[in-house]
Amino acid sequence: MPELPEVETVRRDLKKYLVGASFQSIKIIDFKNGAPGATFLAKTLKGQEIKDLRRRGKLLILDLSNQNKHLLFHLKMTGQLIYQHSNKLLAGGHSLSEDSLSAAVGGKLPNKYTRAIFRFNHDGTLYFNDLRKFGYIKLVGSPELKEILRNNYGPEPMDREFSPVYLAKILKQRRAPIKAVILNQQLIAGLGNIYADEALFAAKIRPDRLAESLKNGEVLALQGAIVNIIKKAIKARGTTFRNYVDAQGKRGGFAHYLQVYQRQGQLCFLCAKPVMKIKVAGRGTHYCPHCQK
DNA sequence: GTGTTTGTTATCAA
DNA sequence: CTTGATAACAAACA
Repeated sequence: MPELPEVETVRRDLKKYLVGASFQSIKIIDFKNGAPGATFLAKTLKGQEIKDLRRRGKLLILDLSNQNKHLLFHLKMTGQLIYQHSNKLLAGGHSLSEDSLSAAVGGKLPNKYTRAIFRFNHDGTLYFNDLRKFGYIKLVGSPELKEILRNNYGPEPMDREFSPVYLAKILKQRRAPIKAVILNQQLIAGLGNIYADEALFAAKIRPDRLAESLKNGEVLALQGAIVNIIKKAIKARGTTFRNYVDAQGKRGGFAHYLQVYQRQGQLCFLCAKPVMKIKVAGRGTHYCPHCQK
């Protein structure tokens, strides 16, 4: 599941390959959600240079040389953006091992899940794969982008604005489960199911506690835990549980550090009691009943 | 066939 | 207006 650390990893990778590159051709293969007309997209993008790549929450933003235009990518659950240069997947200068390739759904590119192919003037190709077709590609003008960012995204965990005071403020008098609150992108941008569960474990807070019930010390612990987990996960290049791979088709390394996510029935690393799984906010939720109060 | 997987939005209720 | 709960979407897998 691409959450903030996964999208950030892809952004950093693609930035190395794509800044300064110009679109040469665009092929839209099979889209259900929000893909602009293939002809229109191809016509608008052709010849446009990529000036910069940004990220807000889980949204990837490509700034184009037409200062008014931005190309947005959302990977949702199973989206992948994989970059290939001269028929070789780039992996820090080396070609990919079999093991890395196996993580790219279907192996070779393009594959049956490839929904769009972007070719660039410098002989590079960007593949947008999406098994479940939740993801989208969207071309927007600057005013529309500003509106999208303003309306849908709270502070990033790494921002100064995401302080214990801010967290306390948004939790106050909220009767939703704490997990639902930290998953809400309008309140905190970037957390998804994996890092929400992991942050709550690190802060020793049960995911089904009502937000308003958190004590000051718990709010402080949770704020710190969220920042920590996100930083660590970016360093590890994200978590590959199912479909996520980076821009080179390689798996993320954070699965190794998971304490509760998908560990139901296994023993807690801290207290050696079994990790439980329940449903909170409509999502599979993993926690340790002994360590989390 | 059944249940489960999750990021986001739509819809409805209070 | 805000808040919260739930279903819906999509495709694959056990």
